[in-house]
Amino acid sequence: MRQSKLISRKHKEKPADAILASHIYLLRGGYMRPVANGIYSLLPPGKRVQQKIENIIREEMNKIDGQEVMMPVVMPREMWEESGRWDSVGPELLRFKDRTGHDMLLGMTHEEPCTALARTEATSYRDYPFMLYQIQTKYRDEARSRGGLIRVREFTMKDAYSFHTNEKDLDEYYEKVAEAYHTIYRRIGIPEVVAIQSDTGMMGGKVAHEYQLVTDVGEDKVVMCPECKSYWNAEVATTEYQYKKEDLLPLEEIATPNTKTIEDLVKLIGVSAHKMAKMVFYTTEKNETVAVVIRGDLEVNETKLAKVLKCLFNFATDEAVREVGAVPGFASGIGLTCKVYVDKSVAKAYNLICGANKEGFHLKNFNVSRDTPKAEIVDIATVQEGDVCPKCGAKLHLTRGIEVGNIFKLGTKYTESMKMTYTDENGEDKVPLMACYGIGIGRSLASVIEAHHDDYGPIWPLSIAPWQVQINAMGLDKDEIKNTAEQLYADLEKAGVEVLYDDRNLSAGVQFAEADLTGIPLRLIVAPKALAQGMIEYKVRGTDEKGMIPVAEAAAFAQSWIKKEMKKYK
RNA sequence: CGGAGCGUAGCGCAGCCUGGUAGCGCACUUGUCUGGGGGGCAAGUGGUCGUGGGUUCAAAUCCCGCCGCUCCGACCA
Repeated sequence: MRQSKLISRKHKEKPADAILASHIYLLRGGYMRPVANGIYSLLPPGKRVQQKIENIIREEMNKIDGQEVMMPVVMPREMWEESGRWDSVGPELLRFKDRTGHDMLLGMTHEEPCTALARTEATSYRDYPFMLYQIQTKYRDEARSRGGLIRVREFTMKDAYSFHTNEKDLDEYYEKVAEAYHTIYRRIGIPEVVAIQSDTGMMGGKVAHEYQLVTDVGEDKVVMCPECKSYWNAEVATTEYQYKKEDLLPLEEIATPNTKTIEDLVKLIGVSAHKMAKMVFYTTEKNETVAVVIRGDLEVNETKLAKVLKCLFNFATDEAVREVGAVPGFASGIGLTCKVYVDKSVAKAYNLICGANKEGFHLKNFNVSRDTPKAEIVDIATVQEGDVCPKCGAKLHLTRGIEVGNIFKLGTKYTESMKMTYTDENGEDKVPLMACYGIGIGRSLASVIEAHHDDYGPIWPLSIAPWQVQINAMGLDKDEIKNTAEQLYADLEKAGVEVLYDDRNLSAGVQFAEADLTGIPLRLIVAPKALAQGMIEYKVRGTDEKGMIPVAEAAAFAQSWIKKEMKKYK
């Protein structure tokens, strides 16, 4: 490709609204342009990188017997009513009417059409197991897209669905996919990606893992154990609380006028927050009030709570709190008329301070086993920095991550609701088990930049770089420079090397700055000084590696360098 | 959906408070010099000032509505 003809304008200045490195360089480097909030067009360099990522994914999916299909972006309401998700998924599912007034939707994931497709095509146990996948546009009407390609509304995703006749087969295949995912992330140049245990969210199902690129700029909270290298999404992370045994002391009222918060209480009586029991009240969508008791220094994790309550909820109003017998600011779980949940952080603790359900008073020596014996013990606290690892007991560390992929064991959630069956060896109809596996392509692309860039631009791994070789020439109006550069370009093209040739007669500074933004791994420089000695310079992007090679050997050098470098990504 | 901010040329911004011929830098076009990290000189192109209404002799500027964008939060495979 001649750069003079490349439609991909580079910008010198940083876009005002971009914060993330990937967002900045994707715009500055001419990889993409915004079309609407969270919707982008890809320019040629961006499209080339995306296509390479897709091809690597394709290869790895095919290796584990995946069969590529294509399912529609637009689907009728009925298909999603079968699975129940027309009603259960919120406004992020974009619904609309076609010209006849029929309810339609834009696909945000494709369990429904895939199940519908598979149930008519695979009706015998002989067809099993099988996996179908596609690389297709998805649309999610995000409340808040942000960060360039990290969080968007329209995006390309590889989604795969496997079907099995028994649990063991599903488990084994799930592990195969997990392995393939590690291979994929290694091949696209982000071996840093880790598998973490995660919530199943709207997908339903039992087991789920997310693939996260651990980075400070990520939007997911990740809990990691530096000792045993375990990772959890904060939504499912747990810990063990240890307490020294104490004798249960009698409840004792203490006067605490105008002391409504834990913070105030700590100041007033000089006892630390983790010796207190804090109350949080919620109103569920069924309009029930529930009380939650948690240690004073901890936060309720609403994802965990949602799993306990199995419905939507919101903070309760003061009136609702009073109705169940509590006093806002001085509440405790004792003697309430509503359902009380006690976090395990409080359940095994001794002699805590809690509210007295009486204006201006708190109680000393609250003990769950004695004082709220009917309460349900649950795990709803957010894990904190330094909490102990439930696996090995080391101190947990909180960090952040970008979710670049995920895998779910769905079980029969979709096959059952959508009445998918196959005929087994005995002629009986059975419901198959299912799992699904996603990878966000654009997000992966952006993650590569987050993981690999410098102050000048992205540093693309050779496996997904928009081009493999960049040619820069200094002084193209001189015949010997131009002829050498043109010949080199022709030789590389002929050898099948992907080469971007900067054939514009620009100063070195401009060419190098733009080349850095394009981030091509190997740069060949045709310049007067070296050429006078019959040499061409080379430089490897993002490293100190550079040197000179004879003009006649330059093309062969590039080819062997590529061959050697590509081994890293096999 | 809550909080904050911003919409003026492709990008980055000034002008608005105090109404009176729409500006600057980058980019783009032409010429010329330069030539190893976004170079110099000269001459150009490009804007219904987000949008609708109102006030006024006169609105980018003042007032009201709407739309869009960004950041923080809520939400979220």
